[in-house]
Amino acid sequence: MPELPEVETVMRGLQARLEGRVIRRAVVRRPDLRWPLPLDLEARLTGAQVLGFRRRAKYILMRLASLSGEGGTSVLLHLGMSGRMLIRQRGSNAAVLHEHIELETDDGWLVGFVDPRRFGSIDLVPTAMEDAHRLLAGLGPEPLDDAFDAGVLCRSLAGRRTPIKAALLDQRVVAGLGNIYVCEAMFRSAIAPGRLAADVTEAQAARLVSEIKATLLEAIAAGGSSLRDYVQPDGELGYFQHAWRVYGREGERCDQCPGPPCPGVARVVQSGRSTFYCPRLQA
DNA sequence: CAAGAATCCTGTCAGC
DNA sequence: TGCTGACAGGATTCTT
Repeated sequence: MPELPEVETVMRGLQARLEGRVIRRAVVRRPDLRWPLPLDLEARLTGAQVLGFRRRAKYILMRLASLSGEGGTSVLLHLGMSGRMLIRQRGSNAAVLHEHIELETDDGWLVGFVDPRRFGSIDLVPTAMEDAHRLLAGLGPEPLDDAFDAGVLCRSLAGRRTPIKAALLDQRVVAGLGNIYVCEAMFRSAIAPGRLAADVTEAQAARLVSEIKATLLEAIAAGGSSLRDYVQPDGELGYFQHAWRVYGREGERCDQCPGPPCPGVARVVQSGRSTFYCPRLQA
């Protein structure tokens, strides 16, 4: 579920429910996520006012007001592979499996972090030093920023002997793409996933940049369209999965092949991850 | 140094 | 109906 568009959607949902609120209560049920939770997490959350949110790559940052006169603290959240936020009104108290953290707001809402595989993580960082956190410090450009353009991508790919697919998954090259959106953007750019990063031309890089941005924006729009449903316990986010053109479509015909019927979407494994692509269209 | 494999953990689904 | 193995939206750490 959680690549950049999903994280953006989750962040907006949290923003709508939490911004300006005070956390009345915080409960940690399991501290052993991807990394051990800060020992003082409950104490730091309890009584804190939520000032606002920001997303960086696939991380959500929740800024808390200072309690002490010192600088404020930010909560750094990553959803991992299976993490989601569950938002419901107080009173619907049925226990939720794998809900490792639960917050209660001063206006009676419960916000839970649910993550069966526990690849997610939560840490605290001084707000003034958010980007210096070890998990954020090495990240590449935000794909939706104007600063992410063909020149930047080209320079980043230069000399790399790894397939373009793997390079785009590398968060130091561009931050926030995951397996689905890399597959989709490469299909829309008609670039073969096995092509070496160093061999991607300036024109192809320009196409990639433009298709990455378009794909992400469309996905965010689709997630946003179902934002009100985001509180549902099934946790389903958005409708973009219905717009996947190659991901998860092995054997189906792609919608771009001209002339004779498409030979069918292929699946190969690259550095341990499935890649879906059209072998005729993508060169 | 760079590239690929192994790893963390649980759930689901296909096949027998 | 179990059981088994493959696989899953991530990213660090370990090997080559």
